[in-house]
Amino acid sequence: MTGSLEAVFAPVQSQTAFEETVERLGTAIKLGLLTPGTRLPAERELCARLGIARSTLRQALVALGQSGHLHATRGRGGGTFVADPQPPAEPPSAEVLAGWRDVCDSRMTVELGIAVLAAERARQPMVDALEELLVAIDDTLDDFPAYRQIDVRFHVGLAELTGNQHLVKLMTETQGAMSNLIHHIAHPPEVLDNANYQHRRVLAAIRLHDEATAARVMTEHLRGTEYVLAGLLPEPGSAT
Amino acid sequence: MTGSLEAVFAPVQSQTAFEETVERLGTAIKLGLLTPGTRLPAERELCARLGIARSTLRQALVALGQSGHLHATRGRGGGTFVADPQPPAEPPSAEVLAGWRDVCDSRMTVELGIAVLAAERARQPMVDALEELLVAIDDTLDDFPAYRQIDVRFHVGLAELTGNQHLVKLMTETQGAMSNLIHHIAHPPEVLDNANYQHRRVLAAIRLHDEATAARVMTEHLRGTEYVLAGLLPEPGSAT
DNA sequence: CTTGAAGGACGGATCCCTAGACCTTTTCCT
DNA sequence: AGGAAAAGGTCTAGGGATCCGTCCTTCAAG
Repeated sequence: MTGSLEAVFAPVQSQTAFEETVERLGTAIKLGLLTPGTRLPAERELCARLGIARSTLRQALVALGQSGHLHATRGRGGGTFVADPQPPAEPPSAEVLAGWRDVCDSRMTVELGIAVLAAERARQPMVDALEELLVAIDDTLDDFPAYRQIDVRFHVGLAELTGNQHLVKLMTETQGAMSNLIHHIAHPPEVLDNANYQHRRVLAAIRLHDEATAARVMTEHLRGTEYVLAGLLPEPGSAT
Repeated sequence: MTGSLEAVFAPVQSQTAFEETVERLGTAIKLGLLTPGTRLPAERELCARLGIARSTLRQALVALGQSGHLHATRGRGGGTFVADPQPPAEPPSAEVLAGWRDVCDSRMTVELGIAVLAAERARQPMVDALEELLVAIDDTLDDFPAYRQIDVRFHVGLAELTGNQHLVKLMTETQGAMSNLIHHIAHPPEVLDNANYQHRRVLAAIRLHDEATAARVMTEHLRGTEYVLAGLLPEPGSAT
């Protein structure tokens, strides 16, 4: 029972504003929430929205520029744009790999809760919009990056169905963490096809406000990913 | 669909190490995870564990001392202790009250996912330990602070069943947020008795690795709290 | 009565972040 | 053609949080 105190005395990790900004924008770009060619808000506006000083924002923008995710053009009508050929994703670090089970656990938690809340609150028009994504995704079964981008939009879309901004943010972070893991492993079209079949079943259950079925199918869906990862990634040995 | 970008450009809130330390220790004390009389690790050890400088830790300890949650004694054999008569909890601020639905959503997400994972992974000895908590709790139905303390231990205990430190931390934070809301409202013994009946059913399902039932009963349990809050707290008007 | 372990206090160095002014480039409008 | 406007790019001064090391004070165990 005293084990719970380990969490209380665990290290505090104070992320700086610079780090969090790079993380947020970088994740949004890598997930395809910000597509190539998109123009970011002007620096003076964006720093106000993010609640940070402009020089801090610029540090983040410069960092993302140097890594090839952004490029800026000067002068009136200029701005900061998401770079068109995005740089190739980096392979996951050893520490990310070591914690893959924790990431999956977090994902299970977030996705399951969101599926239930979405089933409770879903409204027709938004469900229809997600339905269209699932139709479009069938054309991408041979192109994993394209598939993954729509996949992310679907899952984030589920979070939006809850009407809770905090959950949208949580889902975005979770998908970012998952992308780090799954971007570099093989995804046969049959697997993606099956995954999308599960997407449809989840969405159908949500449309009917059938929380139990949504939860069950979502669990099944996530287990599929875990099964794939378990076969390809190392077991957590003597991890901390 | 562009709504998801609101989350991307939302303000970054960089919590300082000082603030997070006060939050963590203060929450653990208010939840009863650190009981009155408990001695904290020595400053020189604790700051190492938390990964912060001793002066930063001291700021936090001084703050918690001034608010009456801690007191320190000097000299050999001394230390920093959780104060014995804990200061009365402060009533929730207006902003906490305004966001109560979001807090409940987060709680739903965290508790539901943890219930499912716990059902998947639970081991007998730890389940038995939680069972004892539920027996003890029956003697506290007339004393809400005492009831709540065991209640928190039970829910955090569920998180420990998952074997995932990150989820334990999430649960602790969630319970802290809930306590701010429910500490000042009436809790008739019948309501607490019913809640504990649901505790038993959740734990029984977890013992049998029956994930679906655990999820269903947990949902029911959480809805009960929401129902009580919905009747007593203001509707979210034009909140941001 | 000595020693060791604990809290308490201070000062300098460093880094992050803020705030604001100003420069440079480019395009649009008159 | 020329000026205004809008964007990124640069610089500086300063505040605040944090870290690190050192020293002081207290007090019980041995």
